[in-house]
Amino acid sequence: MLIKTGVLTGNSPRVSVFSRNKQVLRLFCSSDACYTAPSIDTVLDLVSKQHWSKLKTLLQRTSSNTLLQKLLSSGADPELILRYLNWSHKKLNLWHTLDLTLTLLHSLANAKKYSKIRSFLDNLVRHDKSFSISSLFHSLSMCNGGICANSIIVDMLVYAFVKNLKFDLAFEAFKRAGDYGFKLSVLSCNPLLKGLVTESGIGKMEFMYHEMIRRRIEPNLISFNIVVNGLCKAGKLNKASDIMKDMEARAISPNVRTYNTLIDGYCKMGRIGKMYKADAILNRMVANGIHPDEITFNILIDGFCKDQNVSGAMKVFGEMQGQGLNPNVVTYNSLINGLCSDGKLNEAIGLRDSMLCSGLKPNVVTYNALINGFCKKKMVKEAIELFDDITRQGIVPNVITFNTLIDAFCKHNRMEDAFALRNQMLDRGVLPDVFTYNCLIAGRCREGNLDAAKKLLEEMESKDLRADLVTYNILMDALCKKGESRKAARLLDGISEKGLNPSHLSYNKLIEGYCSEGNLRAALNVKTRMEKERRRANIVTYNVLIKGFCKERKLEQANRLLNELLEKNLIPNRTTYDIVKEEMMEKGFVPDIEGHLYSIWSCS
DNA sequence: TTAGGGTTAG
Repeated sequence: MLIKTGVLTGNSPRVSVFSRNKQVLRLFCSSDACYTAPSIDTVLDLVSKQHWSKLKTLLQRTSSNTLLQKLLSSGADPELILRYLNWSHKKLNLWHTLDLTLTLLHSLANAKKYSKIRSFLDNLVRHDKSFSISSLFHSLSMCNGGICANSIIVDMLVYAFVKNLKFDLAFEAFKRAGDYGFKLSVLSCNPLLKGLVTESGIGKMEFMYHEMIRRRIEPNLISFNIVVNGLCKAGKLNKASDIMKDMEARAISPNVRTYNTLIDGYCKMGRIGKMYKADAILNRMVANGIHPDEITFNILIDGFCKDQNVSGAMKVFGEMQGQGLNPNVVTYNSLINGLCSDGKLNEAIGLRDSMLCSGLKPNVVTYNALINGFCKKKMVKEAIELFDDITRQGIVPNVITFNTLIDAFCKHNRMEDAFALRNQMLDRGVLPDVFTYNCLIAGRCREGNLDAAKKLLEEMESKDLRADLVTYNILMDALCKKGESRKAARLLDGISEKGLNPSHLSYNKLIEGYCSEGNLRAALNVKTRMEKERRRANIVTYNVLIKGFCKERKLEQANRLLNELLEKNLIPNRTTYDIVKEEMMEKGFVPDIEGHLYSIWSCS
């Protein structure tokens, strides 16, 4: 077919394919002047009867492009021609030019044989490794197929890219389609929007949404729900609310999924009072006549649990049942995880038993939460027993099960056991991921064995696993603790070079490192740098710096930093209070923070 | 024919 030769790509193979075909033709003409090409009717008859071996013998001396050209101009059933094309590619490894292939696709579009185009393009995309969208679109626009047929083909091509997880190509095709005036539909745009949410930054999804509106590709309810979900997952809740206004303007009413998505967004926002906001959306939903479903309740229950309010979650659990809605495995898993995080392991196990009583089967997520609960309570022996128990029951441990236990071993200085478990997961066909390596790297760092940690970093990268922000923060922390803050600073530079955004934690660790080395100037420079890189110093940054200055007996400067954080409306926390008390006041220094003393003391 | 919920690391 076209792809393997590069005909579609417009690269150098284009020349080789054409010259090859010409050579083949010349050879036939000179060696056998008496050769008569088979009639189109004969070819079509053999194709329809699927007499492939006869056809193969008959076509031995025929140019595939010439034959396809004749078939197309004969007005034969395009489905039959497609059958020939698929066979010639698969069995004879014969290639055809881009223009001829597109002509066939046009015929199929005009005959409304859409499923045939879909599967052809799917096959094309699946096997292609060097696809040039611009050459394809150019040829398509030059063909006489009509804008409608072209749009259908391009729409299906975008869908084929998405289906084969080639999101970059799908996105490029979407953008180019606009340049050529091919009009896409929600059938391809919605899957691509969703792909962009999960695959890359939210920026591309936002661009695509606005571009859809500009190009008058009318988003439907599903498009809006995908966009709301993407924005919520990216923490852009205000923008998600704006989308609700866009829906209103287009007379599209949000449904239970829209509201659930938004409620979930607020639940996961991680701010004080988030559950009040989530509750406000719930009230708006009910006022608009949309009834909460099982998923709404699950979202709220999980929200309360993550807010460390398991009793609130239990109330919602009761209300859910009161409304005649049945809790499912997800409901119980959220509650069990909430109880485990709260250290209430017996209650969590009790809930697992209630699950069984009500006919629900706990799954690997349930047990991962329980195993994690044991690990966090330093009950590693019990965690392992549970692991063995569920394995015997036939529950297949996943990468999270292994990571949880590996982390527990690492934190208990049992590195041998951690690596043995890593080998066990490999034996069971569970591949270690970045989490696994981060746990192991952190374990090696805790031992003070930075060389072994770096070896693990190399090993993970050799397995195509990219180190993430957590990996770098672990390594920076280890270097700082070893008194090698300058090396940690170089690692911080490396984070940005790898296209990752250093977090507050990254900067704060380095500031802490410099402070513990007494290099206060370097620590302040890091603070200036983080502010330049639009990462506002937070309360931890100030606590670390104030403590650093206090340790070096530079109390006036520490006092200035204290005033600075208050001027920036940052709220002092318990640590701030302890530093002020122990490092300043108990040493006879009264901080000059008039007017703000109350907020400092109120933290106690 | 495409949209929403639960488990792990710094």
